[in-house]
Amino acid sequence: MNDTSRQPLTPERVIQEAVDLADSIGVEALTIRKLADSLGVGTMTIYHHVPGKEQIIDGMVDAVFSEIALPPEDAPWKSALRERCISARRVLNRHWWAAPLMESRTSPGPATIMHHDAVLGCLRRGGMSLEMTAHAYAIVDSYLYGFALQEAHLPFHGDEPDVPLDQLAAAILEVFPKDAYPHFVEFTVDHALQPGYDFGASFEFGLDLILDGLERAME
Amino acid sequence: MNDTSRQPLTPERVIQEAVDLADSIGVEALTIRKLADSLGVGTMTIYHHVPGKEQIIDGMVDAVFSEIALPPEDAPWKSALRERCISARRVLNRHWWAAPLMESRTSPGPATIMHHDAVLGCLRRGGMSLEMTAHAYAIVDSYLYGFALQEAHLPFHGDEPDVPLDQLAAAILEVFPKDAYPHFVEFTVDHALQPGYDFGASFEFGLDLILDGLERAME
DNA sequence: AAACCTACTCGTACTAAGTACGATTGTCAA
DNA sequence: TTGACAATCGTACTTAGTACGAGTAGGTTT
Repeated sequence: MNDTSRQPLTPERVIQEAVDLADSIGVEALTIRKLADSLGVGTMTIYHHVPGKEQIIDGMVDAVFSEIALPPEDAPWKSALRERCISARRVLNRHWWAAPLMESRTSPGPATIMHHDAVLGCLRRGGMSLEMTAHAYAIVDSYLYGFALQEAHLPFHGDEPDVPLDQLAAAILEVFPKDAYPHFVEFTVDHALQPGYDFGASFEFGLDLILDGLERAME
Repeated sequence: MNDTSRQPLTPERVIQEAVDLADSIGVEALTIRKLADSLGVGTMTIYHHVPGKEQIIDGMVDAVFSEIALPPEDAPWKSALRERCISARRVLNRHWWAAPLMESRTSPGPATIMHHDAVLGCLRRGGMSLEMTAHAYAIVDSYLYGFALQEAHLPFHGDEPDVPLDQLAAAILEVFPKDAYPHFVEFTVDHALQPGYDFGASFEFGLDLILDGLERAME
């Protein structure tokens, strides 16, 4: 299963393999047995390196945080924050299972705290009051996680749709009659299922809208 | 457990009880056995009215959607959408377990589609192009679900903190040294743990910021 | 009235998953 | 050589979803 099976297991290798496995099958489907198989060890071996599944999840979330670029300290707050948000979206797309977990863990790891510290520092250095910082952070991260949450459940992930678009459109018209849900059908058939539609295109549009709004609110 | 035990079970009563139960213990902890107990019936009786747990969850999500006020058709898009968002937040606070599920179900129920149709109609009637509608809906709902997601995991839910604030502050200072995470500690101790701090206050601030930004983008 | 049907109920049991427990093994220091 | 300890894993217990089939009560047909 894993070519590094010979060197001894470590908590880090367990977490890393768990992240990789979740990337392909999701956290829901992640079981200790599958994880042990992937690592080429017996099921219970896992428990010698981590206390339990909850702690594995904690570690996975912290690993995801560690992949997100921190806002560069030497840039103005707006462009620095923008950069970290774009990085965060990329990371959350790669680890599509992570978005609902990022804010829900009660025992944050070091990378998580480091990340929050860096973002807060970025805003404070930018001249925001504590109150404004609270607003900005809450708003930006709500947007970020909410967007990632929606992207994680899009019907198609890569470039190619799983099902031909016109076929999907026909199926929708069948289940949801046009006269009962006119706007839903219009939007879906005439826009969202047209070739070239890209949900993700809204991300930077919305991000800039929010950052501009925050800047304006500071004056 | 339930005073309506005598009348026959229906899919609706199963779903409703599931929602109520999730409100108190969360979806994670919701099991078919507990649900059956709450309804005062044997475990397997549930399966005569719904096909399985997944369909119960589908029904629960649709029930939550049905509680959200639709944007009033006679109001301008901005205030109509604002009203719908504020209603949605209230509903998602009540059903704090729902936020991660709202966008993730693959078989939406009638209330869900109806809801989407109404919101899309609101934006279209407000004069937005299909493309702008897509942006607006993606951005507003990202914000909404992201905010609800964060609120769902706040350390204290009601008016009273579970633990005295100064005690919490002391604990944080102990675990996260001020010199390692200066901004995090400053923010937490000097602002978030001060009496009167209200995370939810950011919601309408951010909502208006986004709605204003969308309005500006339409010109 | 007797026979039957059918909707509803639920006891039993199978499977999958987290994990406690204890046995086994390999390595290294005294 | 001999403990001692760390790492491994087989076995088994618990909890959860749910398949299966056996009641049971009320109404319907002959």
